Amino acid sequence: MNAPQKRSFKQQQLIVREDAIIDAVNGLLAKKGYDLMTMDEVAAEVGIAKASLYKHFPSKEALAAAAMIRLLENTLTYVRSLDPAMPALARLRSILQWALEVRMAGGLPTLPAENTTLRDSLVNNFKYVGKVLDMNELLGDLIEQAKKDGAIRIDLPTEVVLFTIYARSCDPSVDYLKMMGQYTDQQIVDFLLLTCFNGLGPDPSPAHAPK
Amino acid sequence: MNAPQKRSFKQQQLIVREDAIIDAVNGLLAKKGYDLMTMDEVAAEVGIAKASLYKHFPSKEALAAAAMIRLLENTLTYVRSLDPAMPALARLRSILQWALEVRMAGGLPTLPAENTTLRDSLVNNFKYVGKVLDMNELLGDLIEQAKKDGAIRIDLPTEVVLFTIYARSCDPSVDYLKMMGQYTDQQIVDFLLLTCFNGLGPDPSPAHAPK
DNA sequence: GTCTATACCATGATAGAC
DNA sequence: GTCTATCATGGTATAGAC
Repeated sequence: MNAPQKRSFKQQQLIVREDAIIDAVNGLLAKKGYDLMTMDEVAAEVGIAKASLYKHFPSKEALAAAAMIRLLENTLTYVRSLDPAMPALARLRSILQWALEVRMAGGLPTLPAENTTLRDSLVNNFKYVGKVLDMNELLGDLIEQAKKDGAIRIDLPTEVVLFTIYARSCDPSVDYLKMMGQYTDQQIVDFLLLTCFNGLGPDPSPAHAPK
Repeated sequence: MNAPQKRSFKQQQLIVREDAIIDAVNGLLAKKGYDLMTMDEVAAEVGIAKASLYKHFPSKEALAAAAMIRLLENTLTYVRSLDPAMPALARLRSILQWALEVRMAGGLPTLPAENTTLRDSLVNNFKYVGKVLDMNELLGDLIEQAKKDGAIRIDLPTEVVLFTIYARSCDPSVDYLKMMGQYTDQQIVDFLLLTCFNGLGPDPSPAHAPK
């Protein structure tokens, strides 16, 4: 049976397997971070031998890069799926909300801010860097549109707003609030959206007077 | 004691040496984080042999804990030094500003949000936990005072504000902005204070001064 | 491509001389 | 208390059988 179906089937098998590996990596990356994640754990989670991992991905760094790239692709897909008729600020809110919900569900590793090991390997990964640039452009356009709409402070440079939104998606206050166990995931997301876009200062437009 | 002067002098010598060690740890912790910091690096930075480190501190965890405790003590000292006549919100701003300036100068490790290894050892450290509780109480009182002053949103629980301020002190957007090299440290601090207390949204009252 | 077994190395921690 | 030299552990990566 040299039929093309079989070959395609095999490739599909491979993709499914590798997707399962990336799922495991994604969870471990979110739970422990890159340095504390070991290849033994990944192999155990997937249910295969450690050596088999290396048949799919040549190194731990490549494995983590694949997970980060898939995450970026998912995010790009979500960003592009948003209704262009929606105001820019509402779209930015939706994007951050989506990222936070994914993260609360255990699916989002904290971005490689200072994690030198992973960061250094990612900046040399053309595919990853390309996706990041795509994301920066999409969000940067949204931010500038929101500024024109008067929905975002004009005295903040676009890059500052962009990095702030990135930072909020992996804000540690979410972890602390979750550990307290006092609030639902949805409440925590709402708190973070509020502090991000409105700040800690008082609500300036009290339709009904607060006291 | 039999010879108080001599013993005291020796103890001073010891303290100076251990302070130098903690200086090195502080810098490395800020630069690389706990996991990537090695005892060899610490020893090299101080200029002593690795084995000598273990005469002063029994383990890597104890060493990091000592550095974190000293940092907390310095922060507590600063917080307590603030003029009680200053409005609560202004004091909170000053505290965050101080923390950010220390950090930009290379002296503040990112808080142990997800770094499980270090975190687990710190929560079992009575001295560290005690200082954290002291800090929580001091800042919590300030936050509640600021709420009464109408300077902080009343619909945000005090813990949310507290964790938000903690999170901002180690916000990764600072690192990203610093890497860009386009802004001075002071500008970056100002951006962060603005986004923290006023949010990304537009300045609501360009005409009249805020309270 | 999957397994078991292992090479190899980095690193935390210790031994023992001085 | 400082040093040099060493141990022990754990983790990435690979070899080789099937």
